[in-house]
Formats: sequence, C-alpha cells, structure tokens
Amino acid sequence: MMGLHQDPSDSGLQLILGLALTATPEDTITPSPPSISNNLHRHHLTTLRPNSYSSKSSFISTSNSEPEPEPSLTLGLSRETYRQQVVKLPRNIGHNKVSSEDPLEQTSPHSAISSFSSGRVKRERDLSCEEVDATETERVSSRASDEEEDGTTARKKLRLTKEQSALLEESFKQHSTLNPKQKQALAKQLSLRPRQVEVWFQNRRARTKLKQTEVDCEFLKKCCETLTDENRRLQKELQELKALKLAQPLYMPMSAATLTMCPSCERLGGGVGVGGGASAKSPFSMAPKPHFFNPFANPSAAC
DNA sequence: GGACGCTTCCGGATTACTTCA
DNA sequence: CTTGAAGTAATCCGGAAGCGT
Repeated sequence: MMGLHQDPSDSGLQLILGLALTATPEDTITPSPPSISNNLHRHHLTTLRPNSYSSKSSFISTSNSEPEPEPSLTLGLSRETYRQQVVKLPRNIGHNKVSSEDPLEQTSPHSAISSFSSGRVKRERDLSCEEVDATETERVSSRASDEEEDGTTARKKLRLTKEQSALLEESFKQHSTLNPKQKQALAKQLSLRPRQVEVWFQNRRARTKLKQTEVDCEFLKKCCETLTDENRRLQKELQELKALKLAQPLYMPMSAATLTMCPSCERLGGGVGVGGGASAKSPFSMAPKPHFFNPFANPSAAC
C-alpha cells in the first residue's frame, strides 16, 4: 500500500492531500497534491519566466513567435457592458482609481492608471489588448449581438466547439500550464483570445484537482472502512485472547508461548495467532515500534 | 543590497450562462 | 413549456514571484 505518510502534526486534510500520489502521470487527472506541488510547479514556471519560456514553447509548432492581432470567436465585454459591470460592482471601485473615466480609454498600463495594481488594471489590459475583432466573431456574435443591442446582458458565454475542446484537451495532456508563447500559439490555432485559452486551462486545472480530490476522498473512505474492519477484528481477537487467558490456569506454557514478546523481531512469539494470517496480510500493517530499552525484555533472555 | 511599486500568473471561490433530463 | 441540476466559461480577489527603480 502506498504509505499513509502522516506527519504527527498533519491535519486530516493534509493527509488527504498526501494521498493524491495515487494517479499516474499519464492520467488526465494530475496527481498533484493541490497545495504543495501545484505551488511548486507554478513557482517553477514563474522562475522560468520570462526568458526561459522560449525553451519550453515547442509543444505547439509555430513559426512566428511575435504576438499577433488576436483572433477571436467570442465576445469580450463590449465597452458598454464593461462600463455596466464596473458600475455594478461597487467593491471594485476601490481598485479602480479612474472611476470617472472610461478605463478603456486608458491606453497604457504605465500611464497614471498604473499606480493601481491588480484586478481592474488587469481587466483593462485584457480588454484593451484583446479587443474583439468584429470580423472574426461571426459565430458567436450573431447570438450575442442581439442582447448587446439592447444592452441587457452583462456577460456572454462561449461554448467551445468540439474541435476546440479536443485540441485544448490534447494540449492540456502535454502541459497543464501554458507559457505565453504556447498560449498565443494555441489561441491563434483555435481562433480564440489568449485570455480564453488561459481561462480554459485554469478551469481545467481546477476541475482536475476537484476530480482528484473526489478520487482521494473515495480512496480514504475505503481506507477508513478497511481500518474499521481491521479494528473490529482485532478487538474481537483481543477479547478472545482475554477469554482464553482467563480460562487457562496460571503459568500455562501455552500462555507464555503465546504472549511472549520477542524483542529482536518485535512480534508476539508463539505463532499461534488467532488471526495472525489475516493481520499479516493486512495492507495496513503497523510500522515496527521504536526500540525502547526494556530491562524486562532482554533479547538474550527472550530468545 | 534592501525596500517599494508594478506586472504577471495562478489558485480558489463565485457567478452566470447553457444544456439537458 | 417549465424547471432544476450539472457543466463550464468568465469574473473577482488575494498571494507569490520577477523586474525595474
């Protein structure tokens, strides 16, 4: 059995996460302990950024490494709907210093707006650099433009085609994370915006993790059941041994032979084992107890 | 060399839209 | 036709790390 590698200080949750090692690397379910290895992976990528990315960008063949005008099949928020969103979310105001200005008019993130970090600026970046090309949004915009005209809908949602999903899945099998070049290439290949590719990968990783957590949960349930059974069996065995001991006269050889602890192998001697066979086969066999000096269990005397 | 601000990326949580039974 | 559940694209937020000043 794979070790229930449990640090005494570990919580149950950490134990669960540790068991994520069950899957194989080929699985679409990434066998990664969510918190630790994911972070390590991310940090690894981060460490490589930005210069090292070029060495990892071969998984999608692309002849041009320059960012191109981003094609899109889908809809970003129109300026109108974007304004609506910003206005709709008062909590964002704090992040958006230019409340009276149209954020989309800000062309450079290094302009005055740059003093406001985080979300709103990022949104601005996404929107400004990924302006939807009207000629390439035919497929979805036909559906979405209706609502945009009356301005009732704040968020449009794309359904990826089977081909797009398949290619994204294929890419995900090779790399669960993308570097900018890969993202660009994939976006171009799929006629999506890089942001959409990025979001797809993020969501895909999240789903993978959720799936893995469910698998781990099932596994732990089974472990729990098995351990419960084992515990029940051992309790029964203990009762039987106690009963046997009471039934037997004192100082019976049987008693001594059965219960003598062999210090060298740390097992009960005698080999009688009221359930010894089963416990020996148990996948949850206990680790040997640490050696403590016991003046009453001198190896030379016992063996 | 350390502090600071900015940018980018990511994970987690959540929302909102679509599809289907 | 309606409705609720499931799936999932998109959004928001905070943290971490790299980089320039």
